[in-house]
Amino acid sequence: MPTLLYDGPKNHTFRSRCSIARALEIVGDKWTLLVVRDLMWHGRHTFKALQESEERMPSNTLAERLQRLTSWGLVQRTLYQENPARYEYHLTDEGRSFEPVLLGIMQWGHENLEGGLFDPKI
Amino acid sequence: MPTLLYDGPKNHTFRSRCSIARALEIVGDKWTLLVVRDLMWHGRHTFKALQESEERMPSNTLAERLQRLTSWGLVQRTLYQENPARYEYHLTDEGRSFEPVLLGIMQWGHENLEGGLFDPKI
DNA sequence: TATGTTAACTTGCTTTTTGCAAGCCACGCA
DNA sequence: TGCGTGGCTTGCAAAAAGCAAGTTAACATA
Repeated sequence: MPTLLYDGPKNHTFRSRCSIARALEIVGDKWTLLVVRDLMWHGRHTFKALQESEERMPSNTLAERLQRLTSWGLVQRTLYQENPARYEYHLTDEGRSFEPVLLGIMQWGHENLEGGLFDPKI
Repeated sequence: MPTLLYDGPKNHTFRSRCSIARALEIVGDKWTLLVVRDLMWHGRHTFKALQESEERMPSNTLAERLQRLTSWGLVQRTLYQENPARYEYHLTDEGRSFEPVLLGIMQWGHENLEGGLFDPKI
């Protein structure tokens, strides 16, 4: 009886044909793109490292987001150590192809929101 | 006693210094960028026209999003007719500067989500 | 052998946000 | 006088977010 039963692309029906509307069904929330940011630029590849990001995402939300991103093929989860099992999360090519969008959002935020930082490394 | 009391940038405290995290506090949800899309490319400038978009945004959500976007200066609301009062919504320069991000998301969705359309006009 | 620690989640519960349907109001029109 | 229209608002149920605490398996230490 898993409680986290996000099923991803199988039997998902998009609400519209618009590519933007579709993309937002996957990444349209306050947290998902921060996970992508941390995987892309900040070297945070474990559950714990992601949890410790500045924004302090709740652990159940993080678990759900990682599962969603994985189910859509943007992230891959690999066992990097057995006994005890330890996992790493990495962007797939599909996930990495989100980089220009992230850069665009960062630039917009930097230009329009007071004091926002502009630096992928921060 | 207004129920919709979104207060916008005044006394808003961002959860982090990251420009991406900040931007997502404003546009990080499933609907806001669709409003921006409709204002940017689809010639939908009234409440009703926005309501009738393919994705069928609930009217209270639309009202809240328009108020949020307006309070942050991304959208301007103007009375284009008195008796009865009729309003138009238009992007400001700040709102229009979101175009590259929208194009990026559209392209990503088009390339990665089955059958998504790639055309600002659609 | 018992005790503690760590990573990676999971659970329970409260609060907030969404979503849906219906309602409201001012006016213009027939 | 009733009907239609635009621009919302309201009420309520359902879903998602957020918080704190708990769980599990495997070392590490004493």
